[in-house]
This record gives sequence, C-alpha cells and structure tokens, in this order.
Amino acid sequence: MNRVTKNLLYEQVARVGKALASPKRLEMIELLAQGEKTVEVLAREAAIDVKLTSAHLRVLKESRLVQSHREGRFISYRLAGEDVAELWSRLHEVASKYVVELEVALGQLLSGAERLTSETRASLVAKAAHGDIVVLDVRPNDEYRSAHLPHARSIPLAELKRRLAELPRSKEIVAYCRGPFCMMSAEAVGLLRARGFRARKIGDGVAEWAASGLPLERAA
Amino acid sequence: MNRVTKNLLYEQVARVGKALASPKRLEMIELLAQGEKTVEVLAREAAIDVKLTSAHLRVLKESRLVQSHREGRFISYRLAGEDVAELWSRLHEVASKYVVELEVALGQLLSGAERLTSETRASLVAKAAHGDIVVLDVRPNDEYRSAHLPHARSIPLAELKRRLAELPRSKEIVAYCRGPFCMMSAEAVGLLRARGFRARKIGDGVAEWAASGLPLERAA
DNA sequence: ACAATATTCTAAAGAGCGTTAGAGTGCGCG
DNA sequence: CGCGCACTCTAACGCTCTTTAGAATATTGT
Repeated sequence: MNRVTKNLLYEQVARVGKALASPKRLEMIELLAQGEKTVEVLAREAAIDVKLTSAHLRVLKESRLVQSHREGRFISYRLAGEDVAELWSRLHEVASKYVVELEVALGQLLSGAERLTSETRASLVAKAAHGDIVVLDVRPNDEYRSAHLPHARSIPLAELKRRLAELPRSKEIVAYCRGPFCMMSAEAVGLLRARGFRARKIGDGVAEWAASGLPLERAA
Repeated sequence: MNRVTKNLLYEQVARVGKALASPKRLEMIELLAQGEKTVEVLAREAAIDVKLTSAHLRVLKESRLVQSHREGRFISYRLAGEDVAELWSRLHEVASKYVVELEVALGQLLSGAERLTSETRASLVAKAAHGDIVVLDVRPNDEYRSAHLPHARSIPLAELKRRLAELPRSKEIVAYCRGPFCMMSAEAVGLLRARGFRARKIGDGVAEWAASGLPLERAA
C-alpha cells in the first residue's frame, strides 16, 4: 500500500508537470500571467486555433493551474494563483540556465537585454522613484492595469509612435513587456533609439519581477 | 521569424517541463535531491527496472536537469544544480495547493505531519541549536552526509531500533526524511512513540528546506 | 587477454497526447 | 422564441513517449 500510495502522489504532481510540458500551454501561461483573458483573446494573441486553445485550457484547468468563470457570453481564464506565475518563472530560469540551445537562442533574441539581479532590480526601483529614469510598460493597456512594475508608465507599443511627445529626451527610458521571450520591448527600444531617445530594455515581465520577491503595482 | 523563434524558445522550456511530466522521473529527482547516486542504487530505491531507470536518466540528462560522471565501474548521477531541487519543491508546492486529490492523499499520508512555515522553520533551528529538541535525520547515512538540516543527528531508520539509547527521553524528537512523500520519518515516529519517546515528524526534506531559503549543513 | 559487472543502445509493441473537424451547449439580443 | 455567438465536447488520426527485451560497450580484476 505504501508504494502504491506513493506512486499515486508522484502521479498527481506529474499531472502538473504534464501541463507544463507543452510549448503552447507555456505560452498561454505566460499570457495569462499578464492578467485575465477570454478564450478568444488568448487564441488570437498566441496565434492558436480557438478549438485547440480551448482544449489546452481544459488541460491547464484539470491540473488546477488556471481557473475559469463566465462573464456574459465570454468565458474568462486566469492563473489559479501567484505561485503559478512563479513556477513558470522558475521553470524557465532552470531551463535557460541548463539548456544550452536556449541560451544561444535567448542571446540572439534578447540582443543585449539586461538580465536583472535583485540588486539591479532594487536600484531600478530607486531610480524610477526618484525620477532619474522612466520605466515604460509597452504591453496592451489592460495588462498594465492588471499589474505592472513600480512607477511604470503605460504606453502600448501600438500607440508609441504617436505618443512620443509624452516621453522625456533627458532621461533614460527602460522598457519592458511580458518577459524575456517577448519582443515588444525590443521593438519599442528600436523605435525610441531611432527617434533620438536614450532607451534600453530589460528581460523582466511581471512574473519574473514577482518571482524575485518584489511587489507589483495595480491600477485602482 | 519572430514567431518561429518564439515557439522554439517555448519548446526549449517545454523540454524541461516534459522531463517533469513523469511520476517515475519525479521520484528519481527527489531521490537525487538527497545526494549523488549510481544507476543501480537509484533503481533499487525507486523500485524501477535498471534499464528503465537508465532510460529515464537519459531523458533527465538531455533536459539538463541531471549530470553524470563515471566512478570506476559505476556511473553516478546528481542534480545539475540546487535550483533543480528548488524547482521540484515549487512544483509539488503548486501541485499540493491546487490538486484536490493530492491534498486528500497527502492528508492521509502525512497523518499529522506539520507543514512548516518560515517562522516555524526558524524556531525549529533555534530550539535545536539551544538543545531543547533533537532533530533526527532517519535517511540512509550517505544521504545525511551529503546534506542535512542544521543541528540534525543521523540515525538511519534501519538502525533506529537498536540505537534508541542514543536518544534522550526528556526532549522532543523531531524526525524528518526525504520530503512530504517519504514515509520513513512517519515510521520512525511510530516506533519512537511506542517506546515512550516524545516524537513528531515534519514534512520537510532537504529540498523543501533549501527552497525556503535556509542553509543546510554538510558533513566534512 | 578474458571474464564479470554496470550501464547504455537498439528495436518494437502499446499507451497516451496533440490536433483537427463536426456536433452540441449556454448565453444574450432582437 | 429563436437566432447568433463563444465556447466545449466527442471522435478519430497520427505521432511521441513509456516500457520491455536483447545486443553492445566500457571498465575492473584475474
């Protein structure tokens, strides 16, 4: 009985592991870490067929990583807790530390994006609080409202070009988006630099930030 | 290219997820979190066929979660880093928090084993340092030597019955083993209570302890 | 060099998972 | 009420993973 029970327990944990074993589901988890989303929105943002998205969400729901609730005609999904985002963050931390191919790919992708340590995160907050830099959130505005880095300002990537006047040329602009795999902040930096701003990106998203133990801000 | 690269990245992370998607591999990771082991030892302790153990180790090695090196006729495996044990700990933390069936099974299995918080962990160390309690490691001695909780004493479960004289009847004995799924500490507590000792178990193993940020001791 | 031991490699069967399409369900609006 | 929308359920295909057995490899001791 001992051994049988034991295997059953590892099986339950493996159910969560299985949920984390698919690239599509991982992308969905990262998107949901930005805030609640409907199936349709999720399918569009991840570029996955709606039916397939629904099927994957079913798996995530069965493993208790996400929860769903109906809102009128739409069904909205969210992560089951903060620690799910943290788990995702740890997973890709371990992955990027040990999987060489990922390192190489990440290196190309991030193209100079800073990997933050707890010290640099703390000094980032301090500089932002003091007004020495501008922390810029380039995700869609609803994701910003759901949660964002301390002192961050929201200008979604799509609106950046026509809202450049809101940004100072005297200060360094530090852009971020959904996490190290997300290209939006890199695009934003490219645009800003072309217009003569001083800008750089960081690899952190809200999940990475929270996983490092620092608090997030939420819109009222 | 953007999308292609992106999927490739999630795929790399999913490789690690896949490695965590099998009950047998999870059990092996927990065993390896206790210290380096050869294939044969691992196979015996997990009650898995040697060939199958080797195959699973191959998967773990390909996902860079474990490393191997030859020692004479044996090949010894260990976790690739401390954060792998931490990842395992987080995984089963999330699993046990959200998977109801696991909760129930755990509840029966732990039968009163204390879930530790950071406060109770700290006070445990303080009491052990002061000599108010005896922290007892009932795992095989080589696992104890590899790493153990602060101030812990080693009496492997197999030797406990004939070494009872080494333990004080005046102090409470706090037993632990490999983690919340491990039955050895529960057996030890049963034995000790039957002989008139004051004893209880805790769910922590070295992985859970380290994941909570506290230091471990290692034999010189 | 040869036998014994520990482990890996190869091949093949079976189970389980991802994906797609079509039918079905629940909600809101006219 | 009934139509349309958002989503889920079911069934089926192909593919990948697990598991087992047999052959192969590397190392030690004689």
